[in-house]
Amino acid sequence: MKVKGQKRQDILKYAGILFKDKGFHNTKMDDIAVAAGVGKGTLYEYFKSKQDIFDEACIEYVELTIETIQDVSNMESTFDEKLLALFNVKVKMESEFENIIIDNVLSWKNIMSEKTVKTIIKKISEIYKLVATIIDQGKEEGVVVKNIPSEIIACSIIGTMSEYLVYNIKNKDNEIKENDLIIDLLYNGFAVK
Amino acid sequence: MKVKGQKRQDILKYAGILFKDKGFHNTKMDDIAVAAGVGKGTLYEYFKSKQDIFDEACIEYVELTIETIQDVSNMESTFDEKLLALFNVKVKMESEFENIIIDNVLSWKNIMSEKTVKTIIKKISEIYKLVATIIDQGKEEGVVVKNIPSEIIACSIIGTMSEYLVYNIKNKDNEIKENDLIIDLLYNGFAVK
Amino acid sequence: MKVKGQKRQDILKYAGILFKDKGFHNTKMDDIAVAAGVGKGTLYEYFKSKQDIFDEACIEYVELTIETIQDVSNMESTFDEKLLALFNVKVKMESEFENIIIDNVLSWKNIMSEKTVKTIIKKISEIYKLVATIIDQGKEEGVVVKNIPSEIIACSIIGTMSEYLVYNIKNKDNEIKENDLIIDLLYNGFAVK
Amino acid sequence: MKVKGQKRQDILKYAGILFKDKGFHNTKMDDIAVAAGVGKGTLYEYFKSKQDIFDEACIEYVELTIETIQDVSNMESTFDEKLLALFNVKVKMESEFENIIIDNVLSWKNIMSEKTVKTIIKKISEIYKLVATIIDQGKEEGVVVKNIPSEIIACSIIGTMSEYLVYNIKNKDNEIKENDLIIDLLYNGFAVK
DNA sequence: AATGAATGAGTATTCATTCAT
DNA sequence: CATGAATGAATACTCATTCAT
Repeated sequence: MKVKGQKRQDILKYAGILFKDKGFHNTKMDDIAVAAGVGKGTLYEYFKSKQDIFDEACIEYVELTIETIQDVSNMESTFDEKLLALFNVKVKMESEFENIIIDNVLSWKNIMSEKTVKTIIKKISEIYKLVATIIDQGKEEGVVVKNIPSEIIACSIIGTMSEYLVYNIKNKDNEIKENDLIIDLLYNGFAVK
Repeated sequence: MKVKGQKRQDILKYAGILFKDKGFHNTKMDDIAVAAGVGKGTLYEYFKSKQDIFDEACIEYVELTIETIQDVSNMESTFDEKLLALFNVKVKMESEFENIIIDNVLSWKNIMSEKTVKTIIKKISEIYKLVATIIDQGKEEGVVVKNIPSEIIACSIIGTMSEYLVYNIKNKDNEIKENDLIIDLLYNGFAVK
Repeated sequence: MKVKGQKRQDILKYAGILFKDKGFHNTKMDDIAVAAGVGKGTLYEYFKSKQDIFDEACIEYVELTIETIQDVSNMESTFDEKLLALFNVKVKMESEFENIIIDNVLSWKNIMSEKTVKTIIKKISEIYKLVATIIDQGKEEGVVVKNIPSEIIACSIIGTMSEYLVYNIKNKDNEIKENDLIIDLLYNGFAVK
Repeated sequence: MKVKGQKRQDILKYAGILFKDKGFHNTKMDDIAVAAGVGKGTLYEYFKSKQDIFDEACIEYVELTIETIQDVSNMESTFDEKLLALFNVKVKMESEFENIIIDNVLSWKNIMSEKTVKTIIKKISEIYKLVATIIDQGKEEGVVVKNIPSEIIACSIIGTMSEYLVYNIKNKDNEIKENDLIIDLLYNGFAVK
C-alpha cells in the first residue's frame, strides 16, 4: 500500500468532495473511482478500505483548516484584522466542506475509526490553541480583556461564528465587515453599559 | 391499560436513541424492533419505512426542544435567570440527543426527506423566535442593548452555548453558574472598556 | 374448520376472481378478506391456508365448467347445435376465468397441491368424456365418422376451440355461427376432396 | 476460451429451466445463481432484476420456437411432411418448456413486463405467419382447400396439436406418424362424407 | 364465532472487497 | 502497477398465519 503520490492525493480530494456532498454511506467506492479517474481496484492499492479513505479525508480536511487558520495567525496584522479574517476564512471553509467534521466529531464517532477520532480531537485542540494565540495577541495589544482565559474566548468566537453562518446560510457570499453587529456583539456583549 | 398510540411513541423513542447513538445507516430495523420490544413487522404497522421513522424521530426531537425552550420562556423569571436556564437546559438536551439534527439539517439533507427538512427548518426558526422573545424581555428589563436585533443576539447565545458544551464535553454534569466567565463574555464581550 | 356455508362460498367466489385477475402470488389474503367482506382471521375459520383456498377455488371452477358442459350435453338438441353451444359456452367461460387452470394443470403443479392436481386431472377427463358423449350422439345421428375414437375428436374440437379463442382474442363478444369457417374446418378438414 | 456473452446465455438458460419447473415466484435468485454456476451478485451484472431475467428468458424461448418452426418451413419437403414435422417438433419443444408462455401470454401479464408482453405477442404472430406459409405451400401443392384463410387453418392445426399433446401426455416419446388418426382428422374433419 | 394487531420467516438487491489477468 | 468482473454477506421490507379479545 502506497502512502504517497499524486494519485493518492487525487483519490482523497475527490472522495472528500463526495463524502461532503452525499455522506459516507451514500458515497460508493464506484463513485470515488470514477471521480478520481482510476479503476476501482486501484483504490485498494492506496487505501485499506472505504473507512480508511474516509478517515484520511477527514484528517486531510482538518489539517487544511489548521493550515488556513495558521495562515491567518501568521499574518502581519492587528488582532482586529485577524478576527475578521478568521470569520471570512471560515465562511469559505464552511462552503467547501460544511461542518460535518469539526462540529460533529462526536456524532460521527460511529463512522470514523476510534483512532481517527482521537487524532482529530487532538487536531481540533490545535485549532483552539491557534485561535487562542490570536486572542493572546489581542490581549497584548490591549484590546482584549485579560481576566478571561483565551480558550474560553475562542469558544465564544468559534461558536458565534458557526451559528451566524447557519443563520446567514442563504447569503453565503456575504463578507463580514468590521462594523457588522455580530462583531460588535463579540467585542462588547449585549449588556447595557 | 395502554394508551392508544403508545406503541408508536415507544418505537419513536427507542429509534431516536439508536439513531443518535449509531447514526441512520448503522441502525438496523432489527435493532429498533428489539429496543422497542416489538416484532419487526410491527414497525411497518406504524411507519411506512425506516426513512419515515427517522423523519418522525427528528421532528419529535425538535418539537421536544421547542417545548423545553418554551418552558424556559414561560418561566416567571428575569432575563438573567432565563438565560442561565437556557444554558443548563441545553446541556441536558445535548446529552440526550447531541446536536445531530439542529446543527446539521443541511448536511443531513440526503437522509431526511425533502419534506421533513423543510418542516424542521421551519421549526428551528421557531426556536430562534423563542430565544429572541427571551432577549426582548431582557431589552424591556433594560439589561440588553436595544440596537442589535434580538435574532442576532440569539445567534451569539446559541452558538456560544453549543461550542462551550463541546469544549466542556468531559464535565457534562457541571452546571453553568451565573458568575461563569462564559456568561460574562456574552454580557460584556471581550473588549477592554 | 367449517366445510359448508354461504360465507365459505363467498370467500371461494371472490378468491377465484382475484386469483384469475392477479395470479396466486399477487393475490394477498388481505385482498381476499376485503373482497369477501370478512375479517382476515375468518379466512382461517373456513380454510387451512391460502394454498387451500386456491385449490378449492380451482376445483370449484372445474366443477362449474363440467356443469356447464353437462348442461350443453343435456340439451334437447342435435349434435350440430350442441357443438355450436360448446363453442359459445367456452367463450363465456374463458372470459370469466381464462384458461389458467384447465389448460395448465401441469404447469401449475407447483402451486396446486399434488392432491388437487390429481383431483383436477380426474375431473378434466370427465370433461373429455362429456364432450365424447356429445360426439357419440353425432355418430348416432350419422353426421360424425365412426372410425375415429370420440376422445380424439374431442381433442381436435377442444384444441381448435381454445386456439381460435386466443386468435380471436380481441373480439371476445363475437359469437361463433354455424357457418363459420372454423366449424367447416372441424367438419371437413382442410384436405382438397 | 469463453465466448463473450456466454455467461449471460448460461444464466438465461438455467433460469428458463427453473422458471418452467417451478414458476416465477418459486424460483429464487439463489437457485438461478447456483444452477448457472455463478455468484448471486453476478446475476445483477448481466440483468437489472429477476423480472428482467424472466422477461428475457421468455423472449429467448419464443425465439427458439420461431427458429425451430422456421427450420421446418425451410425444409425441402412436401406440405404433408412439414405438417408431420411440425407436430413432432412441437412435441420436443413442449417437453422442454411446456406451454407456459405461448398459451398464456395473457394470463401472465402481471408477471411479464408490459413491454415484454407486447414483444412476445408480436413474435407469436410471427409463428402464425410461419405456419400459414407452410399451409400456403399445401394450397399450392393442391392438397389444402383454398377457401379457408391459412391463419384459421393454422389455428386448427396448432390448437389440435397442443391439445393432443396434453391428451397424450403420458406417452411423450411417441412420434406422430402420418397415418395417425389425429392427422386424418385435420385433413378430413369428422363429418361423414 | 369473528376479528385484526402482532409477528418473523423468507428474499431481492446492494456494494465493499478480492484477485486473476 | 492497474484493473474491473465476480462475489456473497448483509438488510429493508412483505405477507401468511396466529391468537388474545
